[in-house]
Amino acid sequence: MSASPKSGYHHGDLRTASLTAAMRMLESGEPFSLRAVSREAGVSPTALYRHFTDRDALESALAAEGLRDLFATLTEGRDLPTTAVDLGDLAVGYVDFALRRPALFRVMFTNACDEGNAQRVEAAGQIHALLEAAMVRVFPDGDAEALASAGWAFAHGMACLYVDGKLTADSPEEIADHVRTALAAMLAAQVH
Amino acid sequence: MSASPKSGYHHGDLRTASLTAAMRMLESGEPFSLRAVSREAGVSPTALYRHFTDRDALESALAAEGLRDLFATLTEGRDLPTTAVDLGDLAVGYVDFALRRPALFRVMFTNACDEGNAQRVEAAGQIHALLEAAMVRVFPDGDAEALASAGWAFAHGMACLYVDGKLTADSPEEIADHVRTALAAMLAAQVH
DNA sequence: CAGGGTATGTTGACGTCGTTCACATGAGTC
DNA sequence: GACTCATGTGAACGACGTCAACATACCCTG
Repeated sequence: MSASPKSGYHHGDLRTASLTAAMRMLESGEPFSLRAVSREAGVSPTALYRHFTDRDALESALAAEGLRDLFATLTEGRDLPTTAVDLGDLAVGYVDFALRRPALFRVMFTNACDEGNAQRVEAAGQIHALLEAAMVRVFPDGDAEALASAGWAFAHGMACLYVDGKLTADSPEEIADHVRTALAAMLAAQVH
Repeated sequence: MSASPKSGYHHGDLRTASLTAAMRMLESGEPFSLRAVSREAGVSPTALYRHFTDRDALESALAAEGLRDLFATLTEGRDLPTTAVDLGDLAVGYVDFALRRPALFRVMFTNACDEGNAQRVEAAGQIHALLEAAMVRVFPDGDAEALASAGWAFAHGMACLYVDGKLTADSPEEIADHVRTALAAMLAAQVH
């Protein structure tokens, strides 16, 4: 369990080394593969199977870490939203995260949710819970669950459409503006 | 240019045969690969390169077809929305499409938009335009572009979250209900 | 109707990938 | 000091995307 590669044979902490390497590759846009991760960890390809049953298991672990990161990004240095403007900031934070780490974002959301990874399911649940708590504060009279889902869908949809190039803009500021404007327009829409 | 495989050598219309085969595999949940498509078309793997420069090019063509299909699903047998309830139907239609053809939906949206495929870009643009026209009718006083983006983001986010298992429900009806409820809650939310 | 050019399809090969199986190593325990 | 079990290695398999060289047959021109 020591963390140093003394012998050259046993790595020391291959599991976290794999995750670190994989995360780095995901964030630097390099193509991601089990073998590439093993190469970067200085280890044979099959060594990873001692720590992850599958490629999917590795991805699941990365996804869980990413979801926790996203949650942290949305909460750190920020109080729970109390106004619609705060909600806009939250959505912008969400979209920003996706655009800053698109490959990770895809891993977090794009493959069918593996129920086997409890940490991952819980991390996703925390995000929904955060949204719900926010909505309760901003709209105390509304249906909290419905509002939380709607808010998540809005932010997530914006993130996906921008990450996948279905919506485009020239600068991050323009994107942030667009997100805020769109949310405000929807909240202000008057049904007649 | 004949469409029948007379000789056994030249296929006749391999391009559309490939697309048909690929679409079928995508919809029946089979793993999708160039080689599998060529097998199903009864042709050698490299034959496809006469009609698509790339695996990506094949996917782009499928995506374009899927986007046109989605557009058709959202317009056929349905007038342009005039009420918030109609908007709910539109969103439900969008999410339904994604859940009925998840693999196709992923191909349509999940890979970076290939600018090389003009048809694809245009098909995506049509969907945005449809949303915008709908929003103008339902909310004549609102910012049409912002509302269109917000609506698209909402529907797309819901679709992604359900397709990827981040939101779950027991039945399609429950999902439709949830989509409608969430949209209504957001539109009804009163900023104070 | 002959012949040649071109669109279309085939064969074989390369490098990469995920994964399995048999084996090697070495850290910690009696 | 020997045993054991977690951890790492190596060679191999089949599938994949793609390329280069070659084969076929449709179509147009003369």
